[in-house]
Amino acid sequence: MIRGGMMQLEKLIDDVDAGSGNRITINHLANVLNLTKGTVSKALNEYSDISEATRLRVKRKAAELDYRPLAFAQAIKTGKVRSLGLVFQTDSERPFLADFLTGVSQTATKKNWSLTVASAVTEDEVLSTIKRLIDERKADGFILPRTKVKDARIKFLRAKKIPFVLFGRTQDHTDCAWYDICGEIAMCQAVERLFFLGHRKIAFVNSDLEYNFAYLRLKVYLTGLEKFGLKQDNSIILSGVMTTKDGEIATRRLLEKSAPPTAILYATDVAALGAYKVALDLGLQIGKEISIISYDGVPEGAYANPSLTTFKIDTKKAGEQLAALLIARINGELVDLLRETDPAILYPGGSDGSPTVSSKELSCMLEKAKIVKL
Amino acid sequence: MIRGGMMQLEKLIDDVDAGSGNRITINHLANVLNLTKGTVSKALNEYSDISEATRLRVKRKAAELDYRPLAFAQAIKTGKVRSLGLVFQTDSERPFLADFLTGVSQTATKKNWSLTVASAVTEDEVLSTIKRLIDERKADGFILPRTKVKDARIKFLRAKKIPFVLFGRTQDHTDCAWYDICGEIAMCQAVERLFFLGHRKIAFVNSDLEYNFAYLRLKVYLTGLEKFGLKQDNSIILSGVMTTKDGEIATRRLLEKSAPPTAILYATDVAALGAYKVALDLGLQIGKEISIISYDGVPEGAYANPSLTTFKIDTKKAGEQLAALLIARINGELVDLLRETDPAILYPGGSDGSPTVSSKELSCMLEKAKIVKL
DNA sequence: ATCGATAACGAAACCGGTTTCGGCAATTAT
DNA sequence: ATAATTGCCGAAACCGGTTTCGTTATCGAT
Repeated sequence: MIRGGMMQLEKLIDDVDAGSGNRITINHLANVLNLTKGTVSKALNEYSDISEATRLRVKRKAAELDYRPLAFAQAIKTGKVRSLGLVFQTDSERPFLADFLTGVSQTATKKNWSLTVASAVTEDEVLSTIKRLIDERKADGFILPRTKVKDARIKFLRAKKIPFVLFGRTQDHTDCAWYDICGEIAMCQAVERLFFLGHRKIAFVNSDLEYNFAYLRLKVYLTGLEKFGLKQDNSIILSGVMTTKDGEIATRRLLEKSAPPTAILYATDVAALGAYKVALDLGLQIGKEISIISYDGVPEGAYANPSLTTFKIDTKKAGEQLAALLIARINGELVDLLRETDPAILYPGGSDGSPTVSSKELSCMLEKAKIVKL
Repeated sequence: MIRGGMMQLEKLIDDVDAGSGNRITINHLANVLNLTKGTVSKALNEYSDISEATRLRVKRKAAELDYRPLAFAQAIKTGKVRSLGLVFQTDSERPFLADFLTGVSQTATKKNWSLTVASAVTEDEVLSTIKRLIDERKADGFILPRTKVKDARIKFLRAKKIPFVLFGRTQDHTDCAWYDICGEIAMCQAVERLFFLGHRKIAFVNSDLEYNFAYLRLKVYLTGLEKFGLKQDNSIILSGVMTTKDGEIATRRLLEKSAPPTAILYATDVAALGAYKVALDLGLQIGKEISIISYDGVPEGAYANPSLTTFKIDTKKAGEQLAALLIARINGELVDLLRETDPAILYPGGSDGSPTVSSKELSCMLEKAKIVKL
């Protein structure tokens, strides 16, 4: 009858004299108070068949002895472990994960919840990871970062009736709780800004269109063009750009055109940073011969040269809000009350300015640069 | 007898016909197999008083039905929740948290463990957060990132006899399991590289000396100096530099000296990135008039101009190793078998080169630049 | 004075596992 | 052939909570 795998290290003398044991349990509390543990539990959980007097007495004593119930012991009956789930996908760069996690975990901690994190490479893996966390009840609900226009995670969680909250909306967000940054407005502002700086040919380098934020940003970029009477030119609208390397390639492609844009709008900073390499290669001055504006506010942007003009989002706050929303959702709050947005705020840098050369001149410059290089 | 706080949404018809219920429990399994749940449990947990035949039969059926025990239900008896704890401090920049988490969580997932993450601002908060996670048994052990020379977390966890594993060694690491990157060797290589490029006055901008990695890097920087017959000059050794902003200030101070260094070694990329702003301000060409080398391999470094010469560490791998080590530690493996190191690998960039000006000339240049600015 | 309702608590079942202990049958030792 | 051991499994206690149900005392109404 020897136990196989693990070994039990401790289990010292701890329970010899009951009461001085390590953690204080609901039984200790009940003994001290001369009540049964059932009564104590009910008192702590606001049952209506406990007198106000006892409830108070119990709560006071619990606070005094610093009693905190074990979440997993509760879970065995309630099914809830007081833990938020977060599964992120590592297929692309995640510049502000740290801030985001800080936000989530701080709010969770504050409310005595915890945060279970996992990561997966593919979308299928994300789903199976979520499934595992549900099956093993490691989380009561999920924060879904980077929502897609049609999001498999949402479908999955809806079917399983597991609470979740979106970071970013989705196509059909009835019955969804969400927090979002209004990136759309920012994109329109960006077009406006470039227009008044004198740009008339403004390209757009977008992320993968399956992401909802990308979809929205494109939509509002087009709205912006229309608003200022600029005609839509599909040859200078690129999408699917997720990394800095991608951004580099996209930028190069735009500048190789016979009539290159004088300004480029990027859906993300990560993509925009690719432009710096290209500019360096081609001997182009960012902010003068070519203007760029992007979106996110990653720290690298501030240290680029010239610094990146970008719309910054407060990722930490996003994490805080999402945690609070999810906890409320799990506690049964209605989704209609669980929807929030915040704006993105413009941080002007040196990467945009009035065009010093026209599209034609730019094209000539680039042609010469190419020849010199040969 | 109305339940107070929460509301119980579901609890549908699910248990009407036992067996088709949602999750399959150990009882289902036992029924199907015509065994008691005790026997099933023992079979799955490698107890020696179960015949090989039954053990196999049980395991096969368990796999077939995709039975997975609830960690929290096990925990109520065993005290172990199969979860790794990670509490990080947000007082300074954390450029590679995402990679690190990916590593940790992937290994954890692979072994059917999960990862509980929390963050705290101050050191005291870190300790109290760890304490809370222990008290509530949200984690069975902890990964301690960024160890200090004398680390309060280690003292705390030692006293509580909670398993932990260090990312980076500490002064007294007897009875500690750890994973570390040999940053020391890299620092010596860096001095060597700069020496052979022709530098004779090499400054060192270090992180806060309370961190063990900083302590080690300083030590080996000094060893490097000695090895190449360079004398130690305490006026060009700065420490306590944790952010890019700090790095900027430190760099400025070094260059303002009457005999400025021609090369600066930074303990971290985050600090080194500060040098780019200073160089821009002072009209200095990095890689020519001033050389810099640093350590970490953050993505920003590759996109700086010129790109940063740095010793890169594989943060994701670090996470993987640490997770594996901690799980082994929790399972009772001896600490002596749980120690690993990996080297940091040099990624040459354009930020270092042979000095084009001497220390004296550099000083003159900077003096002129200052006057021009006035 | 009797009865029913209600307020407030105790007793015990329960959740899904783990672990102890006891007992039966088969094997081995005497 | 009998006793002692061993192998293997079932029965039941247990973990720390929650929840159901039953019980008692009190109170107001009749």
